[in-house]
Amino acid sequence: MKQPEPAGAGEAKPLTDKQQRVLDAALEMFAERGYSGVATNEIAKRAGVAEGTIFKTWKTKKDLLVAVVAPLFFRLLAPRLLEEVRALFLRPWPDAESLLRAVLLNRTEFIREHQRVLKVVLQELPFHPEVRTLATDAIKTRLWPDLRATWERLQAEGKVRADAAPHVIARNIIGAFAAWFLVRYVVDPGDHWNDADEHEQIVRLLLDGIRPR
Amino acid sequence: MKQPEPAGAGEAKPLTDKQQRVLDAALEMFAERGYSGVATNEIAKRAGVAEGTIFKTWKTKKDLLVAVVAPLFFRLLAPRLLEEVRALFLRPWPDAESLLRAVLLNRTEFIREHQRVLKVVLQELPFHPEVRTLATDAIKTRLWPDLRATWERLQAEGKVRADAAPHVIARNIIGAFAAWFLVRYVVDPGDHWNDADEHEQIVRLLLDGIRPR
Amino acid sequence: MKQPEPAGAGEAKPLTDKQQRVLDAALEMFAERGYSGVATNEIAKRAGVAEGTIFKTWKTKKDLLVAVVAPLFFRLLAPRLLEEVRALFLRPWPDAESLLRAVLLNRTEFIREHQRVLKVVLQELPFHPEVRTLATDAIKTRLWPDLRATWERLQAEGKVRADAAPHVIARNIIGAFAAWFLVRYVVDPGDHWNDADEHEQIVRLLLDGIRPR
Amino acid sequence: MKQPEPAGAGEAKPLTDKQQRVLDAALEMFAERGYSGVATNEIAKRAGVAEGTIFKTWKTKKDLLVAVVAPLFFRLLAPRLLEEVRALFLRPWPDAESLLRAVLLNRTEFIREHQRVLKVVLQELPFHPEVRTLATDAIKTRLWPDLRATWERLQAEGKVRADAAPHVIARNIIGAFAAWFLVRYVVDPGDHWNDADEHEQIVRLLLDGIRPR
DNA sequence: AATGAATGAGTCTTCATTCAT
DNA sequence: GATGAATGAAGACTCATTCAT
Repeated sequence: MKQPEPAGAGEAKPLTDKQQRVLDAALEMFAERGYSGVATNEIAKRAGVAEGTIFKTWKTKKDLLVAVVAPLFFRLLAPRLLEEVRALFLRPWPDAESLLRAVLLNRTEFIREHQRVLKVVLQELPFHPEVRTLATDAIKTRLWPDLRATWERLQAEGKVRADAAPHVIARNIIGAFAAWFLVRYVVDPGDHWNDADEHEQIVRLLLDGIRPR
Repeated sequence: MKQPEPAGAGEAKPLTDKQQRVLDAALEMFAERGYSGVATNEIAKRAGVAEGTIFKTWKTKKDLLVAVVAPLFFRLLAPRLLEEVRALFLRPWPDAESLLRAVLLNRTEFIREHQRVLKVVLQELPFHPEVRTLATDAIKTRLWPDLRATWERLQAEGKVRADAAPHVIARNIIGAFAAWFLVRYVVDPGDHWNDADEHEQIVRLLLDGIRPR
Repeated sequence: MKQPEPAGAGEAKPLTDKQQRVLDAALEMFAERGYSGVATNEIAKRAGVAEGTIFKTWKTKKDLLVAVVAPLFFRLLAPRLLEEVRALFLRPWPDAESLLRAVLLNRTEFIREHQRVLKVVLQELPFHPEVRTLATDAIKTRLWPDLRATWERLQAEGKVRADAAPHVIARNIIGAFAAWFLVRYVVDPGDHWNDADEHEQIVRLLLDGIRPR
Repeated sequence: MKQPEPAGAGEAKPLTDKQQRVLDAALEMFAERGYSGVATNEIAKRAGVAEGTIFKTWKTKKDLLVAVVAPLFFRLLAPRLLEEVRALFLRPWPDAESLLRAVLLNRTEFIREHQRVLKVVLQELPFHPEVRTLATDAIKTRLWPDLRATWERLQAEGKVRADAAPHVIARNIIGAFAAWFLVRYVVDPGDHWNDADEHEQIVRLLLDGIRPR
C-alpha cells in the first residue's frame, strides 16, 4: 500500500511532489491547448519547477506526454476497476435495460473524473504512435474480450437479440453513448441538461429502436 | 456554369494551378501529420513551389489551414448538395428503414470523398476558433434545422416513434453511423469488411433496438 | 526649355508620369518611415504602379533612394538658385542684421518647401555612402566657397568682426538656425509659434551676443 | 554601493558577462550600420553568444535597442551627474564666459564618452516611439527645468542680457555647440583640430555676437 | 513599356534539450 | 536532485529582385 499506483506497469518508484506537480500542470495545459501548443518552460513555470527538472525525470517532451496519458490506461486496466466493470456485467440483471443504464451511469462518472486525460488522449491519438499503441492495446487485450464475452452471454440468455453481431451492437451502443458525452461535455457543457431524462431516452431508444411498435 | 465552383462563397477568383497544388499538398500533409507538425517549407517543396509563393496568397499559415478546410463547408452548404439531402428526406419513403439505409449510403460516399478534409477538421477543431466557427455555423444554421424538421415530419406521419426527442434520436443515429465510419476508415481501414452487411445490421438495430421482440 | 531640369546632371530624359508618381510615393513614405521601413511593393501600390515597373527605371531600391534625394542637391546647385543666394549675399546690405534676417527667411522657405527630402537626407546620410557623397560634394564644392568668400568680404568691409574665423562664425549661425528649424518643424511643429518674433531674437543674439552691453 | 549601477531605474539585477557583451556588440553595430541594418545573428556572433541567448534577456530586437540606449538617459539623469551639472551652474562664476567654457568642456567629455550611444539615439529617434519617449521625457522633466532656472537666475544677476527669451538663448547656445560637435566628431573627426582655440572662439562669439563693437 | 506572379535568401523568434554549478 | 543559463536548429514570414507574358 506504499505505492499509490499498485502494480500494473513498470513504473516502480512513487512520484515525488515536484514530479506530480509537473504531471498535473502538463495535463491541464495539454488539455487546454494541445501537446504542441504548450512549451516546456510554461509547464515548468506552472508547476513551480525549473525547466531542467522536467528532463531529469522524462527524457523528452513526448515521454512526458506518455506519462501524462498512461495512468488513464493503467487505471482502465487496474484489476480493481476491471473487477468493478466485470461485476457490473455479471450481476444477474433482470433485463438489459437496467444493465445499460448502470453502465451509462458508470461511464458518466468515469468520464467526468478523467475528462482532461480523455481529451488529451483523443486529441493526440492521431499523431503519436506511442499513445495509439497504449490505447489499442488496452482496448484489444483487456476491454473487448470481456465485453464480447459478456455480450454473448446476454445473447445466450435471451436478454438481447441474437440475430446481430456483438461488434455491431457494441458499436451502436458505444456510438450513442459517445455522441451523448461529446455533446454533453464538449460541445455544450452547460448546466441546463436533464441528465437522467437524457439517459432514459438514450437507453430506451437503444433497446427498442426508433420504429414505433 | 463557367466557374467550377459555382458561387457559394465570396471567393471570386478561381485558383491558379500553383495555388491548387499548394492546397492539395497542405491537405495531404495536415491530414497525415497535423497542422503544427508540418512546416510551410515542406508544403512548398511538396507542391513544387517557392515558400514565399504560399504567403502571397495566404497571409499566414493559419489562413492556409482555413483555406484547406473551408471548401468542405462550402460544399456541405452548396445548394446542390443541400438539395440532394433534402430530396433524400422528402422522398415518400415507404418506411424509415429505406431512408436510413439511403442516408447511410449517401454519407458513406461523402466521407470516402472528403476523408482527408474531415480528418483535418476533426483534428484541428479543438485548437482553432476559426475552424470551429466554420463548423458550428454550418451545422447550426443549415443542417440541424432541416434534420429536425424532417424528423418531426416523420414522427407526425407515424413512421418513427413519437415518444422520443428528435435530438436524442438524431444523436443515437449519428453516433452509430460515426462509430462505424471511425472503425471502418480510421481504426481498421482494411478491405476485409462486408460493408453491405454492416449497414444492414446497423440500420436494423437502430430501427428495432437490441431487445429481442 | 523642353527639359524641366535644365542640365546639371547626367539625367537626360524627362520623367514619365508613372516614374514621377513612384518618386512622389517613395519620398513621402521614406520621410515617414525611413528607407528600410518601407517595402517596394508598398511604394508600388501607393504610386498605382506594378512592383516590377519600379525596377525597370531604377535597378535597385537604393537607386530609387538616390533618385528621390538627388533633386535636392541638383536644385541646391541649380544655377538659378545659386544665383539667387549669391545675389542675396552680394546686395549692398546696410548691415549684417538685414542680411541675416533675409537669409533666415530665405532658408525658412527653402526648408518648408523641401521638408521631406531634407528629412530623408538627414536620416539616411549615415548609412548610404552614395547619399553622403552627394551631400558633401554639394557643400564643399559649391556652397562653402561662396559662403566663405561672402563672409570674408563682409569682414573686410567691417560689417562683421574680423577677429573670428569664418568657419566658426558660419558654424554658430548655421547651428542657431538649424536648432530653430529642428524645434520649429520637427520637435514641436504646432501653429503656436510667432515666427517673426523668434527670427528677431535669434538674429539679435547672433549679432550682439548674450552678454549684456 | 555593491551594485555598479546605483539604483536609478527599476533594473534590479546586474548584467551577466554575456549580457554585457551582447549590449556592447549591439551598440557598436547599431552605431555603425543602424538598427535595421544589423541582424540579430550577427550581434550574437560578434558577442560570442548563441542567437537564442539574446532573446532570453530581451524579448524582441527592439527591446535590445532600448536596453542599448536607455543607460544614456539613466546616466543623464543619474543623481550624481545631475548634481555635477547643477553644481557647475551654481558655482558663483565671475562671468558667463567662464561658465560657458566650463559647460562646453563638460559636454565635450560627455560626448566623447558616449559618442556611439548618442549616434544610435539620434539615428533611431525618428522611427522608434520608445526611444523618442525616453529622450523627450529626460529632456522635458529633468534637464530643461534646471537649465531654464539657471538661466533666469543669471539674467536676474545681470550676467546675461535680460531682453531675450531663455529658450532662444539656450537654443542658440546648444545649436552652436551641437554644430561644433557634429563637425568635430562626425563630419571631420580628424586630429588636426585645435579644440581649445575653437572653444575660445565659439564662446566669444556667443557672448559678444558677430557684430564688431 | 508594363505587369505581377514567382522566387529564395534572409530575418526575427521559439523551443526542446543540455550541462556546469 | 535541482537549477536555469545557454544552445542552435527550425519555424513562420518578409522583401528586393527577376522574368515570362
